[in-house]
Amino acid sequence: MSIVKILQKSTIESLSALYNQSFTDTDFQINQTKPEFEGDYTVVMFSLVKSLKLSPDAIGNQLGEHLTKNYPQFFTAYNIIKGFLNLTVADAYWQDLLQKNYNDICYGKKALNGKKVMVEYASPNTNKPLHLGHLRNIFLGWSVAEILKANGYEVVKSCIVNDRGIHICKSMIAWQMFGNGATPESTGVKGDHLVGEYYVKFNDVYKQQVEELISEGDDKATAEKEAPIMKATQQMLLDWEDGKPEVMELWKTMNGWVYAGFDVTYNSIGADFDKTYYESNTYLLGKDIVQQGMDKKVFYQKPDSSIWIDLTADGLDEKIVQRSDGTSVYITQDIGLALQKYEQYKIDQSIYVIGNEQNYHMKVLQLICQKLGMPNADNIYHLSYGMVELTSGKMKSREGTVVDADDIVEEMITTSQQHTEELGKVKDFTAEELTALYNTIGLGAMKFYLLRVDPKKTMVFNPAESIDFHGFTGPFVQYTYARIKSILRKQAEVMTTDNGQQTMDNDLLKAEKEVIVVAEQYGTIIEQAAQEHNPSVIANYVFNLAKTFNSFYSELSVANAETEVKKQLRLKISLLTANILKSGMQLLGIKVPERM
RNA sequence: GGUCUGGUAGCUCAGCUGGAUAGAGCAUCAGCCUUCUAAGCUGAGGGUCAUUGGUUCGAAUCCAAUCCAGAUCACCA
Repeated sequence: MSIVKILQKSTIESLSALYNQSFTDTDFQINQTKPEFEGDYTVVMFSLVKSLKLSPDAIGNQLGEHLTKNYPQFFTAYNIIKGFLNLTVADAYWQDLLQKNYNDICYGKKALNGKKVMVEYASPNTNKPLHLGHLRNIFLGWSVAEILKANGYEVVKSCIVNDRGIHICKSMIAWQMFGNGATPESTGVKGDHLVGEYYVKFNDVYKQQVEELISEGDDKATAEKEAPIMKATQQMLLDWEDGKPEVMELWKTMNGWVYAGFDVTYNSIGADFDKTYYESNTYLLGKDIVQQGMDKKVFYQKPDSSIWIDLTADGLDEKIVQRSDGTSVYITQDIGLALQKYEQYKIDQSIYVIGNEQNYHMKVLQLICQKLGMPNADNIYHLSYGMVELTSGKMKSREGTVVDADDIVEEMITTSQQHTEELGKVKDFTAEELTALYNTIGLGAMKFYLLRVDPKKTMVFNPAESIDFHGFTGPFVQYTYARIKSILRKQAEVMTTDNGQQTMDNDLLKAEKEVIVVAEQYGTIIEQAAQEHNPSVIANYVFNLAKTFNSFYSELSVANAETEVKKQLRLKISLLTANILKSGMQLLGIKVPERM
């Protein structure tokens, strides 16, 4: 149990004993004591003043007295300032915590809870390479999956690949017209980039043709519809739907190139999936659900035989679920897939990592699932994240203002190499070790940069800032870890692995205690991150812990501690910190180096 | 126009289930490497928490209105 929960519980017990009535944890608040005051945690009980008809100071005195008297193993002193009750937690408590956990690499994590969650993330299109926005998505999805695992959930990571439709045909048609048989092998271009080039080519040609038609007197709408390349693309989509062999062949070949390219990217950034769904397999799903919805009178048919659901009573609009020609639409596929996921994996919760431009869509999806009475429809969760903007404005793939995922990852790794070489601390590393280190630091910087911000907020990607390795960054945390490991290597022989009392020290110094206090919060932080589906909670915490440790490090010496007892104590503080930093960074998908 | 987000230091962001003098990082300035890795530490300056009103012992935080920015409201996906 965390110290905050202990304090909560003992406060409730004390209040009940003192005032002979029952209390709950909403009757008061517990905060960390501000640094300018004496104490570790503060009880705020202004809300009790009215019902108890006592002054805050009076309640504080009685409560403080009662707590220190009845729970001396936890609380040793108190003071009251302006009605706030500041309590000092016993040094023995902190030391006991340290003794029990300093060597536990699972510290803060929870046992399996028997619940299963699916996290769907990445969701790429097969007509262009991954960009910065995908990276935010992928890092978020991966991290949330890890955070849920740390909270005892079984997690299935899934990916839905958008591999069909008019936009896919665009790159296909452009390749057919202008490709001259180019392949990744013949050009040396990564498969997804090669296909992306033809997607851009399509848009160039299309734009040109539209302009020509307009100059010949067509209005814009007609021109956009009549442009030859667009008509060819539409024909190709029809051919694809008919299963025309040469179109299928081309489709499979080009998608194959893209998948090979994606695999390289996933591999380099450390993303993986337990299950991949392809939209070409799922786009016909949901048909029988439409029928069920009709039977249940959740859906209704219009005279042109298209099928709809009326969500106006829920503050939304009417939504089509089946076209008049009987084909299904996007949302229908999603309903079908949602059900399939549940049936295949018996999941308790389904998390979708999807950009916030689909908030409306996801709201509608969940609402329809609920109205259809689908199991666990209430446990559909849209992890909505904001767009990544550039300092120069928004990214637009058609205008070529996107930051390519492979490019930015490579740039970060190169930058980490430059920094490392300038510092010259690892000259004895082998070539393989160096490569691994540059990857660890470069990717660490990148992931930390994208994950340290609240997912739901639109964020600005500032290139100069993203490659900064100082301050609130991944490398800062990695560096702190490496520095601790350096101490531990040097002191390995003298560090005792006792669990006994000989390292007990009844007078913790401020800098020592501060590290333990922050370390103690790790379990609570992991819970909070899972509840909010928010990796930035972890990023902020890990930074805070590293910073607290760095102050400790610069103020006190471990190797040359005043006494042997102090030395052992500080070694344990260091090891505990290192374990938590490693564990927390792992929840963000970031590795930590033993040296850097 | 309806709905949903967001607006906190020059910049990027925490804090938002109401609590003490609103915090970090970057940038700027001033210090600290003959002692465990200076990718570090210590300090300084920098704020009308978009605006106005309300709720109350107390509001960056809750409520309302207004302003600004973004997203969305397809027989596209």
